[in-house]
Amino acid sequence: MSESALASVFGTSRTPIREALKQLEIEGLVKIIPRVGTFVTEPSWQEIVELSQVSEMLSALAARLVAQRGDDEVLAVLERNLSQSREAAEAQDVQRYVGLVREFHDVMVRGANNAKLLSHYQILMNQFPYTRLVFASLQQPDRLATSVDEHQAITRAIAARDVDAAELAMRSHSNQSRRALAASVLATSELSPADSTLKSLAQQ
Amino acid sequence: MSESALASVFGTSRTPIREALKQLEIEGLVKIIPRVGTFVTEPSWQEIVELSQVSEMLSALAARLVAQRGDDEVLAVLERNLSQSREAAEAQDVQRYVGLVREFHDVMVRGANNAKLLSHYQILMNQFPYTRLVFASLQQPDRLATSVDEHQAITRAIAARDVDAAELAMRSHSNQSRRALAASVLATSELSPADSTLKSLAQQ
DNA sequence: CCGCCAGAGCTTGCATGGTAGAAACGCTAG
DNA sequence: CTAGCGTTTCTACCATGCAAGCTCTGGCGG
Repeated sequence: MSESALASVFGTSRTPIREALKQLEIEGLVKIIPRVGTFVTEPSWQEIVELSQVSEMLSALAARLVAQRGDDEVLAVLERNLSQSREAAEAQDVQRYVGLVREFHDVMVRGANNAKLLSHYQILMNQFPYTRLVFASLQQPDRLATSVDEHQAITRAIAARDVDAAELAMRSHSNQSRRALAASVLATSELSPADSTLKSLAQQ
Repeated sequence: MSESALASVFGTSRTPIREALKQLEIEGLVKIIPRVGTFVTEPSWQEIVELSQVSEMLSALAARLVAQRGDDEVLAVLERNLSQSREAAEAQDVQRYVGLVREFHDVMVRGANNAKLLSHYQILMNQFPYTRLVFASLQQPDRLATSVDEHQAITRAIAARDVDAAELAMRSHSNQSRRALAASVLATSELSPADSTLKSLAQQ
């Protein structure tokens, strides 16, 4: 879709559209090819591996900072989310669980009280289809239950103000999720071209 | 300086200038206030703390990935940089050492072979006056020598393909640097308003 | 002397027209 | 039927003019 077309749709001129697209390009969501057009980018598996590696570190930092701050309010929200997640898991309500997972990480990153961390994390998250990937990873047997357990471990470490344990728990959780995702994708192999980079997901 | 003035300087129209400024705003280098003007942002101590926390994690990931890949070429560059750094440190050539430190981290992040990590790291680094801060941290007695030792520890861990050791060494280095910086700033107290956030630099 | 208000001079935001370049289509020649 | 070339049509790019809003200053009234 061209700038002019988007301008018509939004009832504005091309200039604000251009600026918005430019921003989206910087965030890695679209790719602008000069004199040709603007296209939404489908992240390759290589990119998904890269994104998951970076987001693991940022999540870990978030967990560490939340534990360090020890804000009771944040902790309360996390524990409420945890019990809701447990309900959803027992009811096998994957749809709802995916939403709660997103909220869990969102609360964590916001609770870290670090604006730079938040913005970089959000840019990362916008780049890969989070919901779809989490949904895929939850196709693994028992993943729902173990995922809840991992969230609980993180929350416990935070409640205990144990920064190292919080970070480790979060990183363990990221790794388990990544492995579950890789297993699901390899199993269904929906559109996987026997990509060697895919195995990097399962590695480590 | 206004858009029109910049346009005159660069001999172009306001449009490309606007786009460039917009990008710089997203990267956090300038702040655009609608109908008022565009201003370069001086990072507060709060922001420097935040930036250092995030960059510590990204550097740690870089070190881990470099160790994991075990690219001999990258390792060779690091070792060359290390010996040059030792020379500069022995000669008390702070100016040259600062440049080598920058190169060391640059090679590390590029050697990680992770495009997302690289771009986020660069955006972070552009936001705080790296050279000035490193220079300040090196004012601490013996910091030059210990800094070299820390770089050596990182390089050794990478040479041994020990991912955990590489990450730990890098994080330790980041923390030591941060502490040295805090000590220097508190000592000179050039423009520090007895800021409580400054102490967060020294913490942990 | 102090406070307030109006207006001029800035600023960025937005709309629009013309331009250069890339791609796709169709025609023509082999 | 196919390959190559020219033309048309699409795209993003850039320049420019106009509009809206903020700031600062000068003058006026209390």
